Amino acid sequence: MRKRQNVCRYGCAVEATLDVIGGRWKGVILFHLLEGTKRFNELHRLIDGCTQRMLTLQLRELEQDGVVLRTVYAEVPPKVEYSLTEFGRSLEPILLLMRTWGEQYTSQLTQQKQVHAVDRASVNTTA
Amino acid sequence: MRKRQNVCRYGCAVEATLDVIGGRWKGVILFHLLEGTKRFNELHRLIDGCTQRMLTLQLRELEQDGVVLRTVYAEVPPKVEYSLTEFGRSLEPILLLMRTWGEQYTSQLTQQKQVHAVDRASVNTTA
DNA sequence: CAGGATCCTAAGAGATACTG
DNA sequence: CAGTATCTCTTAGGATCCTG
Repeated sequence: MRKRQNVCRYGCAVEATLDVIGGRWKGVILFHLLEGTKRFNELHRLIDGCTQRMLTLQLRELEQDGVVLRTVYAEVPPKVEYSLTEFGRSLEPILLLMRTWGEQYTSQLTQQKQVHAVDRASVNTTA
Repeated sequence: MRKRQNVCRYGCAVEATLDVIGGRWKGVILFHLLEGTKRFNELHRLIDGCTQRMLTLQLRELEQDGVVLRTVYAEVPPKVEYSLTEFGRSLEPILLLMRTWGEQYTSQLTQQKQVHAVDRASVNTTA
């Protein structure tokens, strides 16, 4: 997802939203934060495949965009908590809808795969 | 946005949805298609900044994902129409929510800009 | 624990020119 | 009209190692 540098001009507000939630890991991050406050390593463990670096970067962007709150506790060892801001929480309905839709989509994918498996056995599908 | 190659394993269904609508131009494309069927150049004119190549690529992906229908008329000059599939139309509530949220987000950005302008005149913000 | 600093590459994306 | 075909260039994102 390409960040539109000068955020002034979006062709459509949908792009603006995608700019915020469209990062490689942002969807999952936000989704986990819907449950409540999480620490850095907690998120790291929850989100499989995401490197520390990526997690940091994405969280920083979400913070900048005003949807995630980063709270640093002055302790040793360090403790940093991430939570949704009030504004971030307003993304909840969207995220929930996206999850529902995503489930339908993936289940449809599975069915298509089965159909195609049958297809390959009989006809030639356009590769 | 990175296309997850083996779509089998999503950490969360939200990712699946973002995979479909998270392309650089897909949000706008889908949004325009909500209005109704559009021809290729029609979309091209509507979506400022998107090259023909990009438009083609994104439309092809949307088609593959089953949300956009591509209808080719055997005429000269060529005529190709794009519309939402039934399944694509089920994205409508999400897209509408995203637009609304995006509007709030951008208006908030404008306000922040003003606040920061004031900030810079008085305090040092963490660059 | 929560990251920063580097290095690297594959994909994303733009520009331009050509065509059935 | 609705695309391909190249050729670049950028950058998101990954791997790895280091540290207050």
